[in-house]
Amino acid sequence: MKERYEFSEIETKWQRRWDDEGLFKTEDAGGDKFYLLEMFPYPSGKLHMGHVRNYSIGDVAARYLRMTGKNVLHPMGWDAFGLPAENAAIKHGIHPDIWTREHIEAMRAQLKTLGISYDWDREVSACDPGFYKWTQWIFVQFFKHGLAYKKKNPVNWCPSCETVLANEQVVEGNCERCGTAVVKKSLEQWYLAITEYAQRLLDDLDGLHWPQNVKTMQQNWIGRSTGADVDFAIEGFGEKLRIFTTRPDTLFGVTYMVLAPEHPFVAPLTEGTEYEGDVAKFLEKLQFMSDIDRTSETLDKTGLFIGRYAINPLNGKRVPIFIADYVLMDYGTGAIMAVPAHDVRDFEFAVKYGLDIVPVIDPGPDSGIDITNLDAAFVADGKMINSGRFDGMDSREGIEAVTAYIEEQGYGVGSINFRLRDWLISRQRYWGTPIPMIYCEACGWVAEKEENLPVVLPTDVVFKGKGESPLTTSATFRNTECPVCGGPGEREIDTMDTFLDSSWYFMRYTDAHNDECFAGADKLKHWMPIDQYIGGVEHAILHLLYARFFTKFLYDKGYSPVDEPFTRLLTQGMVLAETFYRDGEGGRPQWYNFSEVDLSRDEQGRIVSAVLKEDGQPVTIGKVEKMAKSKNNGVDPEELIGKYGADTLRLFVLFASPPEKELEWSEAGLEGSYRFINRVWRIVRWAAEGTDGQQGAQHSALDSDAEKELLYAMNATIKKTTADIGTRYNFNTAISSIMEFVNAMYKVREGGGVRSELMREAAEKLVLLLSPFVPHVCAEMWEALGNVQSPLLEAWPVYDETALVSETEDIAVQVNGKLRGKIVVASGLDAQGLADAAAASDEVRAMTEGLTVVKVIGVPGRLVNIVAK
RNA sequence: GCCGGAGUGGCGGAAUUGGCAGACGCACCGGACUUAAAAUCCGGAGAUUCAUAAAAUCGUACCGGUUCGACCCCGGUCUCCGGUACCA
Repeated sequence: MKERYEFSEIETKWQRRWDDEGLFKTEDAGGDKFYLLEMFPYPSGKLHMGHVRNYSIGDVAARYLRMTGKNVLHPMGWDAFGLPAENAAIKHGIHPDIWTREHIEAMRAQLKTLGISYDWDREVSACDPGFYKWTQWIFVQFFKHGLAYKKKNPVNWCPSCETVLANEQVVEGNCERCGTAVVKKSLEQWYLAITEYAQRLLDDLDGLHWPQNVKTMQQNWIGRSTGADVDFAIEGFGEKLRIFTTRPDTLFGVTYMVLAPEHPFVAPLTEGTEYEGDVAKFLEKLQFMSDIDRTSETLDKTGLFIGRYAINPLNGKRVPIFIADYVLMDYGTGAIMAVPAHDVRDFEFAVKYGLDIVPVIDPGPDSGIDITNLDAAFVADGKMINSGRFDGMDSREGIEAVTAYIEEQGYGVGSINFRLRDWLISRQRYWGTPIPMIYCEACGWVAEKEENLPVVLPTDVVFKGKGESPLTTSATFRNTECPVCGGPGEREIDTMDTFLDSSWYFMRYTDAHNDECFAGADKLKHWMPIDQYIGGVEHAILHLLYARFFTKFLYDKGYSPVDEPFTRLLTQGMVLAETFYRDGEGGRPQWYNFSEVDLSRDEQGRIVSAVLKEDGQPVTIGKVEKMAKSKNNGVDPEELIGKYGADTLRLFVLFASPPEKELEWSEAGLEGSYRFINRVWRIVRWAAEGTDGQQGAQHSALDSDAEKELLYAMNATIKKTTADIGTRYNFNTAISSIMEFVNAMYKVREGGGVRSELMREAAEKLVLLLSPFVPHVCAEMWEALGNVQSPLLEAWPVYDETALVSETEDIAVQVNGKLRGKIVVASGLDAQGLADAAAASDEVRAMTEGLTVVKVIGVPGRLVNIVAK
């Protein structure tokens, strides 16, 4: 074993050898299967620290599980369709396909330099026709079963990306990708009927071992509300107005009605009346508002009386009808009953337009609320008043009672509404899976024949970056024949949202080269579901919900053996770093990377100021924020691997924080990890060579205290590391316990008294325990210790319980709950035994001198608490 | 606003079931080695009182409660982070 730890030599050596040996290949049978998956990346061409973290976490689990004898599937692939490739085509004239392939090559190479144990034979790529054939095939199944449809609707349109966005891709009124304000545009688009699955997507969250916050986010997104649909007659109008409410108990408090401006009744109700002009103006104003404008006016609701009245079926009351921007056409029925006394929005609107406020729920005398003179809506429970036959009823019960009553009277029905909308999947883009649909004058929209799939992306396309889908510029793509009647047909020129690719890719890994189907039934049965899925919390709603939806659909149609894809989910935290900035041109902050600044610290190590290395000018110390290009606070993993090695980088990322928490970047911390690996290297080298005379090994007695101590440390470490990796995924504490073990080994080297064979055994255990975290250096040390096969093929160490029991144990002694000292007692005493031992101790007697002992509480293995006066 | 989550030394973080708060690491200080430095090995360290030691007191965002005993459970308050946003 070399004296120095030469990481770059070691890492290239082992990466090459693992590749040559095919060490990470997975067989489709045998053993206890475990499907471990990290979310596949978009091939941007460069790994960032978030990737490093995600894949390091996954690799520790994969290697550990493999050592415990599991048959582990751990694959990797590419979420390879998407806008950046197309933008590159527009800007630099590179074909997206070439751009993407180059970036995949670069990123795969980077992942290999990290030493992640992927079975590359199963690599998949969303832009590969062999893959998107099956994305199209699944789409066709959706169509065949009536769950894919085309519909004209006002949709979210990003004027900068020139594409339609799903609701999920609109973040606070802006385009998720470029931040441009989103506008509404009416277009004919393809949808998938995810709402058909709303209830099941909600119910089945219960059985998943997912972080609670992710479950809650999905619950809120699906947004189930129970209530009632109620029909209101409109004076002088033939049809009834149906509204949805979650508060039937407040029906007697309705003082006006509101229709969404787009509601189909608006035109017939106002046609030819004096209100028609104003309504038209109102609608026009809304049309030109982007979503952001509309929501920024949240506090100022605007509406318009349309000159008509509705009749409350319960009390016959005549109430005015409004249109207003705060009622949405695509939720419920697009119309509401307004109860200003008990709804925050209705209250605000009523105050603004001087409408009646009639209380029907009494908060009770203790509430301090004057119900006859409300200054805000009262939305909590109470007793029903002004509600005829329901007076005096608790409002909770009232919901059911009123619903039952309106059903009985034929005024309406109980109903359930979901916030979830159908998934808009059309994109006016080139670099995505073509939607395999053909329009025929005679047959309408028909699916391409399955045997003709994939519908391949044409290459004769012009990327202008403006106007409609680039596919329209292809001379060959659009015109085809109708698969049903053989007449002329026109292909759909939009492509699919890339979230469709990621909604099923995990199934493809089980059988990545199958030409007959998206994955063989036997392979799916063997591997699915994914036992552990790991990725960023930013996918909590979109990706994870869509993937569940796809899996349920495929399950229902008999193509998937499971109806939930991800049994366990770990959402890793973000990687954060300090930010430094100063005012640049135009008052915009100019951000600096911390390698560009010099920091000065106070005596306690706090950063007090920072100056730019370049010119010595001071910069402002910003907040700790997510690593981002725009903040110039990112670090390049490739550079760090060159400087410290992949093992050091992996170790730091795993040690600095538990996986699900945020991780604060620290180069000093990274150096600490590097030092630790070196420290391990030296002690293992010492143990391997056994030549350092200091230990006096040959002369020591068997079972000396030093040996017992070392054995205790070794077994305790195995126990703790196993629990931390295997059951808790707490890699940071696993590493710290291994560090303690290393410290114990150094103590032995210093103090002697341990036979060299035992020292060697300790070193071997250490290398195995550490190998999932830092695989390269461990492979090297393992070989130096005289072993032939890779640590990955060795069995995970098992601890010896007997080494963990000692004859005596330290027991803390408390008096009235305060720590006063310690006593040494025989191991395994029960509560009474501990109390007796304490009573027998002179030391304890001294503590309680002058006091009367009232009670003694013993906690086996831990402490004795003496309650005394 | 609503829904989640979190607040522990100078810093990242431990404390797994209500039982010795601060493991492990970073930064810092000291010692050994060295001509010297780096590296390495060993050691120190929550705060306050005290010249030091011994010792005591305080201490897990804040206020209160339950308990022999609370970072942990309960009630209230504050702050930060994340999600969501007119969903009737």
